[in-house]
Amino acid sequence: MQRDTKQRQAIRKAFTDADRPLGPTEVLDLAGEHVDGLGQATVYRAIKAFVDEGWLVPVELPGEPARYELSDKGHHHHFRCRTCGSVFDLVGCVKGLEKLLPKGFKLEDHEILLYGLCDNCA
Amino acid sequence: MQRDTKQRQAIRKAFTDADRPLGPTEVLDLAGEHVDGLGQATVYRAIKAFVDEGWLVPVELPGEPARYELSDKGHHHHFRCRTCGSVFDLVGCVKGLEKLLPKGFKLEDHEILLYGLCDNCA
DNA sequence: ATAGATGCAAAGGGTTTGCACTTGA
DNA sequence: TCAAGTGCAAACCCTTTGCATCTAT
Repeated sequence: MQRDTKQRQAIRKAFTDADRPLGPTEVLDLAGEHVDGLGQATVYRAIKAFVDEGWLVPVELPGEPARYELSDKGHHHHFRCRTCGSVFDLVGCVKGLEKLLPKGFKLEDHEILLYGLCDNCA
Repeated sequence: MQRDTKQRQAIRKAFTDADRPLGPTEVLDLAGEHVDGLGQATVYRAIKAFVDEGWLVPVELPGEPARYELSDKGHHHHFRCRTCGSVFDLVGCVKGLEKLLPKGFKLEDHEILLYGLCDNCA
């Protein structure tokens, strides 16, 4: 049974307000504005709980801490701007990934990451 | 000016002998068999030097430590077996990634990761 | 009342760095 | 010779955990 604490309310709000994946530190900053003395352990535990219950999904970019976003976005991939570092959601996917598989391999999932310049930075 | 120490010789050998991406710990184990008292700092510094000089490229899988492989393999992607955890090189690529881009975005690079079962584990 | 949640601080895992010592060019 | 490279340990960053306290139910 989950409890509805003011800490988790603030953490949930950070994610619903954001339109992009958030990392634990960003969540601590955002939610910390509304909850005095919010601890990082609380943020980590809340995120873990939200992922476990399926409300959040991890967005793991190579070489940096995991970020998280709402799971109701459906299948999509991400774009990371090399100038400003922001991560954007992409719509759509590509076909033909199976043709990359060696013989005997079974494909279960995939991840596509695009890098470049975003609208603003281009 | 780079020096040809026995430590770096052993570390280079670990990469040339391996036909897969290696992480720092694996390198420490492999090269450590030939160099007594090899320190992890040495491995990290050597890898960093090899990447800087372009001999190695990082292979960063979400959620785990970076691995490294020879840069002369050309453009390719990777497959990670969910059972045994091994990482395999894939040949080929896919087209049509540009169509995922929002308007105004500029595509510079991309990464594709496939997950599933390898030949042995399937 | 009481089990879940919190905050703090300590502990972990992986990576980097400071520093004195070693060694290749 | 003498700067690059090494080994050790301490420092760092991010994340997890132990534990006493707090609080929603």
